Amino acid sequence: MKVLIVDDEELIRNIIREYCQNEGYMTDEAENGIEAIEKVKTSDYDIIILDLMMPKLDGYSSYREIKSIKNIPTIVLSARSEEADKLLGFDLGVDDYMTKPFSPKELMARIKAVLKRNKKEETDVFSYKGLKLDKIGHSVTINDKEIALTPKEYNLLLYFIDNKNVALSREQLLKKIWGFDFFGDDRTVDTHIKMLRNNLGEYRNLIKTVRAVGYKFEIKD
Amino acid sequence: MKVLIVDDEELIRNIIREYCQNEGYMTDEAENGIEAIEKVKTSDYDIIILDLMMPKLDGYSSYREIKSIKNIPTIVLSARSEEADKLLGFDLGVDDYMTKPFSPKELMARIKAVLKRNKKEETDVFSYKGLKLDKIGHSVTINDKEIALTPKEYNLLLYFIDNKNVALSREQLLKKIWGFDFFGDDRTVDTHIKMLRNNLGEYRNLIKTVRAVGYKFEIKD
DNA sequence: GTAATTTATGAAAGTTTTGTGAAATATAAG
DNA sequence: CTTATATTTCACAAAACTTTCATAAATTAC
Repeated sequence: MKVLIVDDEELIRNIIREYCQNEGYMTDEAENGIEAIEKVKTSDYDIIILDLMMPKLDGYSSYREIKSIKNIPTIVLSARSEEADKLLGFDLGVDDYMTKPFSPKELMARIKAVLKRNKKEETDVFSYKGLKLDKIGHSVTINDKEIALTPKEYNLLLYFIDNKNVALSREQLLKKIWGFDFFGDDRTVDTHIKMLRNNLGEYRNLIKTVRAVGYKFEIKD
Repeated sequence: MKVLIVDDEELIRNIIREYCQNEGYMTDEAENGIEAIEKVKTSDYDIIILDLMMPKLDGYSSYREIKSIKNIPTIVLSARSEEADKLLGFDLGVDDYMTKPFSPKELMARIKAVLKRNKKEETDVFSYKGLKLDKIGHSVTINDKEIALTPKEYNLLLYFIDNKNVALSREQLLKKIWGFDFFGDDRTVDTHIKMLRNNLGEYRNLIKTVRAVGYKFEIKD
């Protein structure tokens, strides 16, 4: 779990960082909106704690910008308890809203709650850059365009995703995807790999060949 | 949208009711946990606003009981701002937590946010372009012209609509629409799909076949 | 550098799954 | 009881998918 803490006050950042690290989360920090946007572009976060009142670029503008880059759950902090802000915040799709001064313990509880809510989605849909696999809808999209996979190709990709970065032998793949009662040729796997690669287009090289062993779905986190 | 307001103070209930009705929500009220549980058993609600401090049966016990009956999104209200309560609340899976005195506007914003997260097509009339299904009137229209569906076809479509973008297996469909006691052929589903598609005319391709699995009602949001 | 081994690929043959029309059966309405 | 309507089964056609296989390309071993 990686948390991005965005606040211009160092004191606040320190407190949040402390509590987060206590919880076992990784943390990263930004002092203002511009910096936050940069960080989001280059790293992956599971949640963002975003202060509204910041120099350079205010919270809501930052929020909108970040949303357009990556859809990361966000909890907004605000010094002003103006209701208008809260309403606007929720309207924009903020996941939770707290006013300063806040209780760090409550913040942690809300972080956990937000992560819990979003966890289900994450397990139901695999996503890596423009490649998405929706387990519920049984569909795969590349840059939001659905690609047509045959059942075997889909199952193959699904198994790869559930076993990313693991070298899988042809026997293993046959046993798991074709079933223990398949008595055909090993090389059948090769053909399906070929077709899956073709369908994956720009992502074809996520499937690495492991010579003398089999194949591997490689994702560098 | 139907909201169940559970609080022992009439004044509070009145305020929340006012705001909810302003928002166009239906409301129902309970004075204590016991009453709330009864109401949940007999009616369907989209969200529950639950006070913690109540006579007869306290909020958390009520919450647990209600959860075990139906899984309804819940926002907890509390007079005490004890942190322990909040932590416990989120641990139990409460959707949001507010302390009294609260701002009614913020409560409404949080209600909306919770409902948005739990967005179920709980509307009485489904509508997508020229295709409409009226759950109350049990009718389906295409471009305002009613189409005649048989009961099975209607139930099939209704189930698809309530499970849009979900790949459904024939077994699942048989179990849910035909009932667990149907022992006929899988392929019966195919025939009904065929007839439903024919009746859907220009919307026939909303029903996608998911090879080796079953069917899917696909609506691109 | 050459031979041996392993993987990639294209095309054809074979298999499975789904679409469909029609008949048989069941259910509801008059 | 008769008729109309709805549901189920089934067989065959059509479409989609899988497997095999021969050959090319790549990699490793000697």
